[in-house]
Amino acid sequence: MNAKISSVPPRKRRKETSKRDAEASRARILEAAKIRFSQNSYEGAGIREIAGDAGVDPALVMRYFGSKEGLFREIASSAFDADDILSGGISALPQQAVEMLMGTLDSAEWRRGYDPLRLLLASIGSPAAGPILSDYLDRDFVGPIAAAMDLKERDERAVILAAQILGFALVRIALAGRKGRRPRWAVLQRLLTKALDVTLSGGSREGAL
Amino acid sequence: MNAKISSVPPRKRRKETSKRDAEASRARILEAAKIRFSQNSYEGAGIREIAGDAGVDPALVMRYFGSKEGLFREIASSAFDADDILSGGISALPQQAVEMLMGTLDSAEWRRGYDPLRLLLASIGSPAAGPILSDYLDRDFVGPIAAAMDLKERDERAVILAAQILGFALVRIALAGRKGRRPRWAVLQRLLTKALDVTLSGGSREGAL
DNA sequence: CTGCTAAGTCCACAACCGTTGACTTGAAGC
DNA sequence: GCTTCAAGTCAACGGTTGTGGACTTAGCAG
Repeated sequence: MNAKISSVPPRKRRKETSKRDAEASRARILEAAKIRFSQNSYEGAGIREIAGDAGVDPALVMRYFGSKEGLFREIASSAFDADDILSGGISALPQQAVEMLMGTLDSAEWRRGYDPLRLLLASIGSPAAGPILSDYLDRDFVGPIAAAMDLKERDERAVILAAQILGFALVRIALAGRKGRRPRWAVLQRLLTKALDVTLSGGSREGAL
Repeated sequence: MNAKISSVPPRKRRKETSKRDAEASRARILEAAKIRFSQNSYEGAGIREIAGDAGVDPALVMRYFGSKEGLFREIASSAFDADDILSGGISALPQQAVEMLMGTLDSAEWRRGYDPLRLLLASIGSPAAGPILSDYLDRDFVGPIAAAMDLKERDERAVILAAQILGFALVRIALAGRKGRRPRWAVLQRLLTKALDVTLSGGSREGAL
């Protein structure tokens, strides 16, 4: 195969040349695509647009990701992570979910224009991207939530929890530019936490049901 | 017989000729567009497709609705109707909302392929259609719900209620074609009703808070 | 230096998009 | 009959889309 054993790491030829760096270009394309897809939806975002943002040629996008769908699939595969709201245990899910929903607004990614929840909502209706998103949503979000519970009716509770979290992300987007006075976030936070709490633990022992 | 005052209604010249009926053509276009927009999203649905379904020429669509956006706006303006879940009074909202969410599955419109909630979710991320949908959602759904309440924090409660209802519609669509076993609808119905109930009346007097 | 390979660019194809203006057709008024 | 006007069709425009192949260029091995 090769000369002897000297070329054990043959894949670290150059790294900080900052020009002609395939890995860096790939990352820049991904970053630009995240923003465009989440803000303009799958069909609304174009390859040329994304390539322009990343500062590369559109053909390079095809080279690295095969197709527009391949590019989207790669982004979708890392968009959902239930660990964000499950790291504190299942009982802390309501507070962690609300914090995640509110906290993303201050994250660096959000300010750069990317929001994983918005990525889902923007393209869930697309015939091409919808099924992909459904898959990862089921595998990486609803599934782990259900698995983390030990109550009965786990699957159904996980579905309703996801509905509440995603629904809030939806109305936050839909009502972002409304004309009337905005609702108070602190109140929204309290109401949503309580609703999640009921879905998570209602019907057990201490519930009124 | 009639030569003088007979022509009082000059705008009912022909009606049941079934050919060359502008009103009927307009209605067929609207019906076809509802289905295409709700299933393929705003950008995913094409004028030619819609016109083909309606059995008319694409140019006729432009004649009647001015533009694709005009056609979509007309559909969106009648998509949301809070009366569906408010007709029984504010206290009956949870049950009526859940019935509406479940009942649409048996409606004739649903079987024909049209779902107002899906119309919203499919195109909320579109730069062109999103703002239109946000407007009508605010005016015809969230607004009336808030107006029907006499509790404090009406606006915020209405937002959370809408989030839960729309979120459920979202996961219903997203998880429609999942591989694993489907959640039991009766359980989902009970959990969602309870969550809506808490959002609607929690924090008043009888709540645990 | 000369090769060699990966990284990147250029150009164009074929399909589709929304939209428009000129044209045709059918029904009603005289 | 002829005229008139709305209803509807036809063909095409300019633009954009995703994608593929040919080409060029930069960096490293020999």
